Amino acid sequence: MAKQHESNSKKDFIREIVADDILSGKHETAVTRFPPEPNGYLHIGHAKSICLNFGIAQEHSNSGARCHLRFDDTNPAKEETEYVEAIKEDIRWLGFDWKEHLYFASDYFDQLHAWAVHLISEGKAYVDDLNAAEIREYRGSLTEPGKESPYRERDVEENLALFERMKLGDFTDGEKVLRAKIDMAHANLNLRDPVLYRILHKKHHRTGDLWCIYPTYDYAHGQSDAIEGITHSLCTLEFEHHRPLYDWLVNNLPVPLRPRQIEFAKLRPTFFLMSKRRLLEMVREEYVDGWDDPRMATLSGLRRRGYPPAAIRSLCKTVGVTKFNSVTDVALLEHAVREELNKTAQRRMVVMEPIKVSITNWPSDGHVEMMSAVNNPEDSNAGRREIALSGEVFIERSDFMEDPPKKYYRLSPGAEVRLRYSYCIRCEEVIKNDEGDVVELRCTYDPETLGKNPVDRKVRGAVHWVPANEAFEADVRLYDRTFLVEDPAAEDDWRDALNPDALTELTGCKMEPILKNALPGECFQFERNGYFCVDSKYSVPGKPLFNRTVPLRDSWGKKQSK
RNA sequence: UGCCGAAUGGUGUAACGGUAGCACGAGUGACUCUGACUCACUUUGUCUAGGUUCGAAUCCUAGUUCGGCAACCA
Repeated sequence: MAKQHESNSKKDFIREIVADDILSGKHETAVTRFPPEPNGYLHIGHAKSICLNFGIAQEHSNSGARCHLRFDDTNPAKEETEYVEAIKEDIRWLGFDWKEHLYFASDYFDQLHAWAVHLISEGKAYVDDLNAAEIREYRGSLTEPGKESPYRERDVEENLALFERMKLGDFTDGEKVLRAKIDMAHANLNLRDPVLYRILHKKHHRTGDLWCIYPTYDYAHGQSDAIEGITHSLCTLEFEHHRPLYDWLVNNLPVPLRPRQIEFAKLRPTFFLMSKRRLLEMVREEYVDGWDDPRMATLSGLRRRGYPPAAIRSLCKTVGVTKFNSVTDVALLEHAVREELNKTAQRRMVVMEPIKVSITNWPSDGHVEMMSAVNNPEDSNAGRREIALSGEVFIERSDFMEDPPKKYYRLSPGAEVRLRYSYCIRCEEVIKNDEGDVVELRCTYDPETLGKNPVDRKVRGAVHWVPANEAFEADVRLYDRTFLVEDPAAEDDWRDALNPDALTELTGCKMEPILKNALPGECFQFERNGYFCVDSKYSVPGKPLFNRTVPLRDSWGKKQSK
């Protein structure tokens, strides 16, 4: 109920149209579809469309709404089964389910062909002998009308025979096309006799060699929608001027219903490159380690990086659905990621760049005390774990400064700091090597400070640590933004905008022993550092590799860098 | 020189003729065994010009700016 109310109070213009259509009785329910072409991997931009289409279906589930997954596989030159499976996995990961409604445009080739014959019979389509260059020339320009093809007035019988021969394979690629007969002078170029079918002697990933003519997107899409009973066909803004053609086809064909196409603005996060072509270049030229590299904007890349699906859904919700061509600040995405991970990720202590601390007044060499640490302060069900403290620990090199600035709450000579979940220690002595590098800190601990603050003084800082003798060592990959500029697509060459520090590899980081058993895909907060996820590609049992998803906010670091 | 669409703080998004609100960001402070989280406060906005109206972000007119469009891609 509360959820229902919430969705009522904040509806975007598309959801309003859908709700109105159901309320008015125009449609009994809503049927939407997500129609990817299986020619590449899904990226974060697709997530918006997925959340919209599947989201609407969920919100109207009480009236039987559904969302289809339809592969728009009308161009065998570009499509592969590999992509079909990857796309399915990504949608499921995002948290959506098409149930039994999995379809392919190629399922409709027979019907689409029959309707093309219908159009020819009605004198609304014709076979054209012009080649691609000639068609372009005849089309005219944005400001000048086109001119009609000399083949435009062929009679129905001839067109029918020719189209049949196209189908039979009598012609080579590009020799002939089927075109709708609309208006070569139309202001909208899409209505200047658009191509409906082209000859492509190519093996299709599903229909094999059965066909050598394939419908174009414009011809196939609306009709596929109609066949499936789609009520609202949602697509991005660049298809706006295709809508008149969409409507023309659906109005001139005996389709079971006329879906309504509605366009919305794409998701465009800053610092991301989303074009399939560019993504492909990044992979092919080995700037990254495959489609699922954590630096990629693909859903599989974000997954490997540790972005929770709930965070991506949350981003889509805050971004909303409008016709305004907006740019989304990555900060919105990162906030959504941190918000989700803060609630769900267990805390662990990991020292990236260690410095040894010896506790000089620790009872004796063999003495060990178990420290109890909260797994997740935001989740009371997450429990606790124990960490063994003995006389030697590692702390972060950056948590010690010999000559600290004001308001430095960490360790420095003579200063006191708390070992998180443990005792307070005071730095008594700094040991350096011959080069003058600090190699060890000799500290004393205050036995009265376990679980309570000292009464006579204030210890402000708490630092993470790892027991020196049983630290687990593992590698960590620090990911940063992949590009240095907000809009890499606007660069002459995206390669120039790559962030050279997008990946920093650390080896032998000191970790709590319990991290040895971390499972691929598991997310953690390394305290005072960031959120990390166990890599699902290169981790092996007992030897996890950690990817940094996003750092924690750092107001101290920000202040220091000013 | 054409057609289509869109304009609300730095960013995203509400307000459906009646108090311009929310989130992010930024800043300040409080709290803190994570300089995290949380909390409080602050900052900044209706593209322009006319018009209709008691009243306009909202309706009308004109302009400006931005985006998209000339694959046998989707």
